[in-house]
This record gives sequence, C-alpha cells and structure tokens, in this order.
Amino acid sequence: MSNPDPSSPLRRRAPIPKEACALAMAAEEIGDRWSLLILREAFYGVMRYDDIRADLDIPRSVLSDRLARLVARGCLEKRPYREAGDRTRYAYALTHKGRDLATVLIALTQWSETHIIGGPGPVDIIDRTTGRPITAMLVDDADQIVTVADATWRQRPGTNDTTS
Amino acid sequence: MSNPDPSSPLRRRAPIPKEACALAMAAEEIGDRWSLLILREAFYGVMRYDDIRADLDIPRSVLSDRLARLVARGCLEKRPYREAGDRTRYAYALTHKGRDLATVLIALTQWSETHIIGGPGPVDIIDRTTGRPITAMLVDDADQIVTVADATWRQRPGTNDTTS
DNA sequence: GCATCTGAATCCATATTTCGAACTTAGCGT
DNA sequence: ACGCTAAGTTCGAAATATGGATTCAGATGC
Repeated sequence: MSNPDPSSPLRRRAPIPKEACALAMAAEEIGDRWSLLILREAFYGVMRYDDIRADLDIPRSVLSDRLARLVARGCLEKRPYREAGDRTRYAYALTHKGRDLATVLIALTQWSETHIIGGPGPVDIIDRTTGRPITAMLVDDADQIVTVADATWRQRPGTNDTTS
Repeated sequence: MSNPDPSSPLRRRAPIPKEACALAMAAEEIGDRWSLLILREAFYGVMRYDDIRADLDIPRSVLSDRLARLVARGCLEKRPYREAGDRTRYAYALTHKGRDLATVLIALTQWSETHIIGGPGPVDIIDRTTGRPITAMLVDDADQIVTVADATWRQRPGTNDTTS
C-alpha cells in the first residue's frame, strides 16, 4: 500500500475520491476519539453504561451519543440482561460487525506497542483454544505472509480512475 | 479479543486503565476524523499540501494542524523536493512508523468493504512482486491463520490487574 | 401506595474545535 | 519590479465537546 511506482513518488490525486473510499467510510463510523475507546471496552467485556463511563472518564452526553451511533451503525447492540434480584438492564454488546473490528484493533495495538510504547503492552492477544500468541499480519491468497513493504495497490478492473 | 470467559460476559472494569493502554495511545495519535484520511492520501502517494486539500476538502487551518501533528509524532516527514524550473517545495512522506500503519488501514478497508460497502471496493491491495491479492489476517506464532472468534486476551504475566 | 435508590439519559452554560474565507509569505519567471 | 502560485496564518461564525445539574424509569423497602 505504498506508491505503486516508486520512481514517480508524487501523485496529484488519490485513485478514488473519498466519497467512494471504503477507508473513508470506516473513518466516518469509528474515526473519532471516543468510538475506538468504547469499542475497546466492548472487546474487554465492559458493556454497561456506567462501567464504560468510569473506565474512560467520558462525559455522559458524549457516551450516550456515541453508544447510540454505534448501535445505529450496527457495531453494538443493546442487549437486555438481569442479575439475580435486580431489574432488567441493558448491556452494549458487540455485534458480528463490531467483533470483526478485532483485526483492526489488534493491528493498531501492535503498531502502538512497536512505535509508541516501544515494548510489549500489558495485555497479550492469544488463541482461545491453543493459547498461542496472535498477531495481525498481511497474508496473500496462498496464505503466505508478506511484509508491509511488499504491499501496494491497484485500481480494480472495471473501476474508472477519477484522477484528472 | 472477545471476552476471555464467555460464561461471565460482564466485566466491570477493563483489565488495564486507558492511560496504560496501547490502543488508547494510538487513538490519541491518529484517532480523529482527519488524520486517518491524511494518512490514506500518503499511502496513495498524494503528499503535497494543496493536493491533499483538494482530495479531502479539508480546511487549510485544520490540514496545517494535522500535518504538523503527524510530523511531530513521527508518522510523516517533511521532505524537500523540486520539480524542473520550480522552486523547492516540501512533501509529506510516510516515515517507517507511518508506513507500518498499512496493516491497520488495510484491515479497516476490508472491514468497511465487508460491513459497510457490502462488496469489493475500487482499489485492490496486492503484493508488489507477485501480484497476488493481500488481506490483513490474524496469525498465531506458528503462522497458522486464526479467526476473529478464536482471539481472546490475557493479562500479561508480571502486569498487575488494576481491576477492583 | 409512597419514598428511595440507581443506572441511564437529557439539559444547559461554558470552553474548545472546526469551518470557510480572506489575508500573508516565499520564491520563481518575465 | 511585478505577478503568479503553493503553502501557510488569521479571524469571526458555527458546530461540537465538556462538566455539572436535572430528569426519568424500574426495582426495592416501608
């Protein structure tokens, strides 16, 4: 995903406008300071309003807004539950769509450990059944692991390049 | 990276406070609406101020601020260049740290294609030398591909759980 | 029934950030 | 010297975030 031709390092326009860009749409959905942190809580199993609020120290109005947005976008779902002798409450649980963000969050965590923290973080990601440590990697269609430097991009056939 | 014990789906506190969380730090650096999009431009090879501005339609003041921040954090570097018969200018190029975000951006693009667009996007990520399509995946330490559902987390030995 | 507790959410006034447009700067070509 | 252009800066208006107080709804206790 570097420049396709290293000999012409300067491109004047992106190959696709941001309105058609999958990445740009994803940034719209989860690309703000709080949504990522709320999803982090969900992955850790912290699903209740006040618990999330206590962990993140986020204003109530913002938390309400972000939870509603993540539910509306289908990343979280409001799930009723009840504990013994208590009333029904709602927890914000990851949907399939939300859980699929794990690869992104794991990759981002690794990046941070390498380039910000400069060492392993306080939590390991492991395989639930084998116990082996897990990392996010780039893999080709023959399941061969490739490096970031190997990755580049290509206009998909049938898509018209809007570059002037 | 789901809950470690599916039978107790409710955790009251995250295993680590956000101040010590690698993910939270990464969110600080690139978790805003514009930084991700600016990095997208950089990956496509669009590196000049006015080109980025034209692609993203971002206010100049915000672009200046975000570029300076990304340079200060070491994701981009200001690199002088000059075209024939023109004065020296500066381009914002990915550093090693910035380029390493490719795995995150590719994973996020894939997530968007699956869960937002609902089909392949207009750009393919491929291996520069083999031409094979590339995806971001979770891999264990024996290079076996694992699913998102297999991934869970564990407090790293020696780290003290701050959960009350 | 009625007060009380608590999680969840809304309201409101203030502070910060973003926006869009106009303005400034630096170096090149004529 | 003059105009041109890429790259910033500046500035008032609009939008958003923040922190605190208030409201709401369901469950329990009296």
